[in-house]
Amino acid sequence: MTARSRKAEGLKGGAGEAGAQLERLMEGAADLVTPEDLLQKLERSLREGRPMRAKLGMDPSAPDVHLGHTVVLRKLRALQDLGHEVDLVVGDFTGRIGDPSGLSETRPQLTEEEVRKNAATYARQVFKVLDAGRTRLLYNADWLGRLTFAEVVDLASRHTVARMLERDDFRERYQAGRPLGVHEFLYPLAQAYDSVHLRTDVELGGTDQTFNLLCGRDIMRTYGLEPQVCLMMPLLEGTDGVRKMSKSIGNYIAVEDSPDEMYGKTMSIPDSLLLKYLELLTDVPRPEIERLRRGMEEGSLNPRDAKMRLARELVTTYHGPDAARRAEGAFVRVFQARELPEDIPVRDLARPAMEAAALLVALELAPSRSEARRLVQQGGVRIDGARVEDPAATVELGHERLVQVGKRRFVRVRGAAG
RNA sequence: GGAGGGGUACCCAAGUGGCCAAAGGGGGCAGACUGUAAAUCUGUUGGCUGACGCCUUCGGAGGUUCGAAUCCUCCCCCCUCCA
Repeated sequence: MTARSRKAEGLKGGAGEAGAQLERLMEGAADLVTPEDLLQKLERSLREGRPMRAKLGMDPSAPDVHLGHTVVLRKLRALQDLGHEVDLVVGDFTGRIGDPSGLSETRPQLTEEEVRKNAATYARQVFKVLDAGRTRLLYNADWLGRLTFAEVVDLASRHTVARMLERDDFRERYQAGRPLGVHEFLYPLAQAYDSVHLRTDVELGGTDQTFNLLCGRDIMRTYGLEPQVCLMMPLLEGTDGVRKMSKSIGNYIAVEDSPDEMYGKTMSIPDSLLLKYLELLTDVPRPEIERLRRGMEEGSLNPRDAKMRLARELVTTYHGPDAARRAEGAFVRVFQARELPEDIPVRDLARPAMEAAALLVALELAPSRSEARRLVQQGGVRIDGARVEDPAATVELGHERLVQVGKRRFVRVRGAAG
């Protein structure tokens, strides 16, 4: 336990309602700068009956909200449940600069129309978690776009290059000799200016945003404002169990994934991630998570069953209990009992017969004939349950055939008669 | 402006005239096993071909050579040091 969090333990204890709120907000958080400041803001909020303003920035370029995002969103929801309000800032302006965090690449510049469209898509997904009645949806181009060059220079003068290079990502790239654009320095400053403009009380983000959030704190001070509190949430590893969940890597579970997909992807996370997912993504109470942990340690609980519980919770949250039950049934049927799923897509082909390899390509079960041939040679292809041995075998399509690739891709195909 | 280093397949990275469709790792896919699409192990991973083989690919465009990812010329991009 760090000195800071030890001190926070003390703060939580004796401060009544504000202390209780502080405790609730720190649950699961990776870091909080600083607990003292937050407690003070909470006390004042309660005293004056005025909600705090919490801020979250959103990148407008990738409109799929995934479970990694919901770690922070759920914390914002907790703030709302405690009576506070949320400013959701669509980074339509900062998005054009390009966030250098992590695996950065130059982001495509979006048109006004695309930004609004993406934001609407975002809103639809985000409000599965957030309380729309306590949320403002804002676009930072509305104020950043109006700054004059002189004002931008003034903003930039409030921070030094040395301090910019304190940021791990910048320093590492600089030292490793990888490109580092001057404009990238403006990203944290722009995000900080959002906080100045909105008089933000608390800014949330993943731990990868630590530098940006703290930068906001510093910059607010230089404008003579009360500095924001920074609440960092842990990053959630994706389904590969190693890298942070991200759309571009493809290791993500989206809140709009179908129930079957969401359930299946959840079952594919490594066992080692199970408890973290339960903690950060569900409302399963702490003591129960603790019980599950002990059960698995003692061997009395199969991790698979705990994971099924997690999958059920997640699907229930985003699709409801009926969908969760159906998804679980489908999963058990296909992967545990090795039976067929209920809904198998049907494709019609205007051919009476086809070579196996060509058939797989026609059904989009393989991207090329070479790949199709490999699949067959590796024993990954079944037709009507029987393994196909020869890629060149002829498949009669006079009656409906069931084509299976691997364990989980099924297509029923109907050809032309005769 | 000067000097030097670098751009290789989905990603990282080796390769400096033929044995290179290109080592190794990651990721993906498939198989075995299982407790799940976990873990582990095995195979596979440019396209066309039954196969021999052929075609396209190593920042871009030309050139040398029987033969080029490898050599030469020009161009584009990145980095370092100096100014």
